[in-house]
Amino acid sequence: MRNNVKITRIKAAITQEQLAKRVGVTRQTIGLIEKGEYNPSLQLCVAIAKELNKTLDELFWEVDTE
Amino acid sequence: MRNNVKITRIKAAITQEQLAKRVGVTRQTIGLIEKGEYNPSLQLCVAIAKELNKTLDELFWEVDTE
DNA sequence: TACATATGCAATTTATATATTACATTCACT
DNA sequence: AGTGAATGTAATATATAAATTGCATATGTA
Repeated sequence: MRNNVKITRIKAAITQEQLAKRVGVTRQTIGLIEKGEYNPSLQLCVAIAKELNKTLDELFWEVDTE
Repeated sequence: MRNNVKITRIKAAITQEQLAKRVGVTRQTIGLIEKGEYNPSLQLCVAIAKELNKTLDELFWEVDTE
C-alpha cells in the first residue's frame, strides 16, 4: 500500500512523532504506514489526512504507478 | 464511520453478497461497513471503491453531516 | 400457502493492526 | 569525538477487523 504520507508530512515540516501524537497513534505506526508495510484503518487514514490538510484521495488513492 | 457504500451499491444494482465476493470479504463485513459499525482497512476501502467505480473520497470522505 | 432471495444480527473464532519496549543508525551541531 | 533529535526496525502483547456459522425477518413470486 504505497501512499503520500511521508512526502506530505515532510512538506508540512512535522516529525513522525508529532503526527503520531496528533492522530493518536505511536511513532512506529506512522513509520510503518509511510513505508507502505501495513494497511491502516479508515479512521486512521482520515485522521492523518485531516491533520495534513489533505483528503483521502490525495494521500491514499492510486498512488502506485507501477 | 458513516459512508456512501450502501446507496452507491444499490444504485449499482448489486447485492451485498455480490459486492462482498468481488472484493474478497463476506456479506456480513459489507453489511457492517454499510451500517457504519466498523472501521474497515484501507485496502478494503480501495477495493470497494474500485468495484463501485468511485474514489475513496466519494465513498468515505466527510460523509457525516451531523 | 410455500419457496427463494436479500438482509439484519448475534456468538465465537481467527487474523492482523496497533501498542509497547528496546536498540541501532543517521545527521546536525558543539 | 560526543550529544541529542529523528528515524528504522524487531519481538512480544493487546485490541479489533473480519470470518464463520447460524437463525430471524422481509419481500417477491409461483
